[in-house]
Amino acid sequence: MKRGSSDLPTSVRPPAKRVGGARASSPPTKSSATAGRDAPSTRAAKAAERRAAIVDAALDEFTARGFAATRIDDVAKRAGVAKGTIYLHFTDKEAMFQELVRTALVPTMQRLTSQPAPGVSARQMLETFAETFLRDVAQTRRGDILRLVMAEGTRFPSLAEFHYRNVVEPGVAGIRRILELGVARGEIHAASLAQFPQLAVAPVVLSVIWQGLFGRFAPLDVQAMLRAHLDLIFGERTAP
Amino acid sequence: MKRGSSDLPTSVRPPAKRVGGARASSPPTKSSATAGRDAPSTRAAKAAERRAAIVDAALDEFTARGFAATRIDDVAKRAGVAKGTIYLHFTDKEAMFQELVRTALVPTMQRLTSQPAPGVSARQMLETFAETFLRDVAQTRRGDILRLVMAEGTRFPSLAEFHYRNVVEPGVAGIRRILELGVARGEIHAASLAQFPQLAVAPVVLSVIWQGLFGRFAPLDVQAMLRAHLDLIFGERTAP
Amino acid sequence: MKRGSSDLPTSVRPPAKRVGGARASSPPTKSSATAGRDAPSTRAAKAAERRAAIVDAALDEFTARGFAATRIDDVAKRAGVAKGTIYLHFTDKEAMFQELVRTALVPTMQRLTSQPAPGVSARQMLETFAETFLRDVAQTRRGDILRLVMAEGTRFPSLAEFHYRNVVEPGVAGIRRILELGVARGEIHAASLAQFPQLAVAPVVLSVIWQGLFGRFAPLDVQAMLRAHLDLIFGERTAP
Amino acid sequence: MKRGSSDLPTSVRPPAKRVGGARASSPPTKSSATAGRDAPSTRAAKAAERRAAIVDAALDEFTARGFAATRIDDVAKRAGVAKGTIYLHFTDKEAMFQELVRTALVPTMQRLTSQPAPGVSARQMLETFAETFLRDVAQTRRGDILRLVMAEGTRFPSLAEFHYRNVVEPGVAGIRRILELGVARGEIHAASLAQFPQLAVAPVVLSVIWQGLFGRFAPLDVQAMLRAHLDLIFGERTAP
DNA sequence: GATGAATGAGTGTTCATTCAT
DNA sequence: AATGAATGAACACTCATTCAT
Repeated sequence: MKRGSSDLPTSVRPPAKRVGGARASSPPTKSSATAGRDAPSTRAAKAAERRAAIVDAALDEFTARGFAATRIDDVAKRAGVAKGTIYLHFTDKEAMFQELVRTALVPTMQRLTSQPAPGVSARQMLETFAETFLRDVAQTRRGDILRLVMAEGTRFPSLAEFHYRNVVEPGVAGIRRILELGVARGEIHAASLAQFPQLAVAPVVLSVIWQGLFGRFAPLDVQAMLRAHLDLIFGERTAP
Repeated sequence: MKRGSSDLPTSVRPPAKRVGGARASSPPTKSSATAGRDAPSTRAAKAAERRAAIVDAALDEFTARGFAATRIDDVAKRAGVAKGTIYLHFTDKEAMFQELVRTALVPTMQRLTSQPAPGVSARQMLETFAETFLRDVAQTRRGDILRLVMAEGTRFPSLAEFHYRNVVEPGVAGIRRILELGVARGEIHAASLAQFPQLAVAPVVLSVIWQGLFGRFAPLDVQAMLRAHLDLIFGERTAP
Repeated sequence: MKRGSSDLPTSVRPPAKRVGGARASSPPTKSSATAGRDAPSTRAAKAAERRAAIVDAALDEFTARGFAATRIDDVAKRAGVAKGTIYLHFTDKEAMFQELVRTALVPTMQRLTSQPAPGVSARQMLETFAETFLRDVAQTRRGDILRLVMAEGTRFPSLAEFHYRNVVEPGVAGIRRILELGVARGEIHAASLAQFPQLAVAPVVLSVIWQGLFGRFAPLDVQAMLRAHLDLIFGERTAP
Repeated sequence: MKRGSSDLPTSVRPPAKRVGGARASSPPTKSSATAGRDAPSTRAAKAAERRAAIVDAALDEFTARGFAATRIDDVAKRAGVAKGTIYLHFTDKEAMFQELVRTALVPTMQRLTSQPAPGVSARQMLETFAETFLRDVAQTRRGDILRLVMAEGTRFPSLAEFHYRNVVEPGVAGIRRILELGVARGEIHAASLAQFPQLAVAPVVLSVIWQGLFGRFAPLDVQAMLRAHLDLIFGERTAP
């Protein structure tokens, strides 16, 4: 439907229910024949599939309409399940919302910030960060989720805090490390930058909001802007 | 209730209706022409008061809960009027929401961007901008409104566009002028900055979001951060 | 606006308020000069005018929408008065409705049934009745009022009863007299007809309903039908 | 409650939905194919029951109060269901009203007019018609519905037209056929009667209105009146 | 487990009526 | 008397949640 209706590792949470292990990948060898022993495997797989479909549909609806305006009915329809089924997986609309949004960004953010980055320059590290962010977040449904957090965070303090602990804080810390490296290596002159790593991420935040609100009629060349931002931090690139 | 429940020039729109002539501000010295009684003046004043109360209450509720979760009933209660009274001033919950949010920021933004600023340095101009923003927006209810626009803008495209035309575009244009001045005067080395004035505002945007979402448990020293940002743009201040 | 927006003797009830006598007809001899002694006359006249306007507007609205769907606001607007003014003339929406509808038909019905009828034949009497009815009721707004009574009568028993006492009963009685005359004179053979004068009026009732409900797409030639009805009662006309 | 709260074949429309096969009437002898449980049958039956209850309650309320004054809440209460349940069956108060009233009379009218009537006299045919009408309409809730159509038809043009096409037109056509037969056979002398079959039905229409409005305090002996009417058309009965 | 019919509390909106001006 | 802003009870309709099948 939209950009990346399935670009997320939908299985936000493993099947969980019975039979923890069996993943949906293994083919149902003998299928459900007469309800033999591998039936549970199939059943679990189906459950996982269902859950994934719900998660996926819910994220679509929530990002499109916000928490309050999203109808469970629509989520169910989009997921191809009955309304009641949703309540087998989530206690509550709010619980669903929070759980989904909470977990939707964590894996990505981990990947984004855990750049081991061996001996590359700080500038390159930030460039990689920016590229990855653009590719994996800004241009996928994750950008919508980020916007959703910003939009609904005020109404769901625990969600905001979760997001802070798991997404923002690690991200800021990672950036800070890079900046300190840059300062130590003399790549960066403004020493105070390392005290406010937020300054390095601010353009990224702005771009997410901008595209969401104004992108339709006033698109922003985010890539160029981020490059200009790096130039500001590191000075203009001398030679390519 | 909160920070600045009445720090806005509530009279988002003048009484309008049949106001004979006498404005609510100036005392009805001789009242309106031959009409004799100053009743209309009083009545109009009361109407304006009521409208202001509604506007005020509505902004409080909307910023606190968002559009969908705000109950007209609560707005009425907070404004001290009956529910029906609200419908004498606004056709509809959505109309109320949009009208309020639309106009709430415009005057401020005009003041903020229309700095004539004669012969001061570009750095001082940006400093003034930052200070004014902190004082008049970030630390007042207007910050909440800004957040509200970001939060609900996606669901109200026309609102987003209005906001862009009347708040964002003029603001960006004003900043750009300052930046170009700075580049021309040699205050700013990164020439590409003038191409993306958004970079200069990004920390301000981030701070609004940050304080709204994480301020409770992870407050940000916005003033210090903005100073660091200016240092990044203009270079560290040599001597105070 | 519609057929006969003012074909009724709007002054359903005389001014009533102060100064019983002064009718709207007499010109305000010296006008309201300095609020002299004839001011009351003018005032009363104006009041009567206002009342008439309200009555007129109310009948239009009630016949067009029925009791429940008629808004006092609309009546006021149509009458060119303020909403509150209506409550100076009627205690209540229901009171207004009943009073209007009650009196709207009485004078007409009196004229319709009080045919002195000197020495004409019974057939001619009924013909006159039919013609008068067509001209003064069916083709004017009174037809709508008749329909209104039929439509809302169930919900306003006292209205129905008033209508019965003042419109139906006299009407039926009048018709019965004619029929008895016809039987006595040998014009009418079916003696039992005089026992059910309703049979003679039934086509008239039907035509009012028919035109109101189906007239748009299946108009009925009421005149021809009524002629056929007379033929049925009196036998075909031999020579014109 | 009143006369015939359940004298209508309430099931205005069959259960419809997913009814597997087994109809509510025939006992689920072997139930539907291999589905095993006859649950669907039971569920469908219950749904049909509920719908019937709603239809029944709604007709009662609508005929008692008219469209505008009927409260969904009351219909629900009377039907013994929750308010929301009504919206599972009808999209809208107006839709409910129209659908109910539309279909409530059709089957009866079909029975009433489709008298094949082999070799009986025209008079007997009309007598049968009158008797059937009295028994099945005038003295049941259907009379109320007829009145309802007359009362609200002006406000619901499509309803009026539906009623015309499905009730009035066929009825009039049927009567016309009888009248033509009567004229052809010499039973009826007034040839023009066949041109206005409405004349033959007018007393029936009148009686429905009369009883609804004035029946309480001025009951009408409809049977006797209709007999007199037939006498008028066919001439007095000579021998029983 | 899965379903979806049923529920009923909740909310936006209307409108008859009042009353200060 | 006339006005029309203000009131608040009333009501249609929605939708999260439950539970019998």
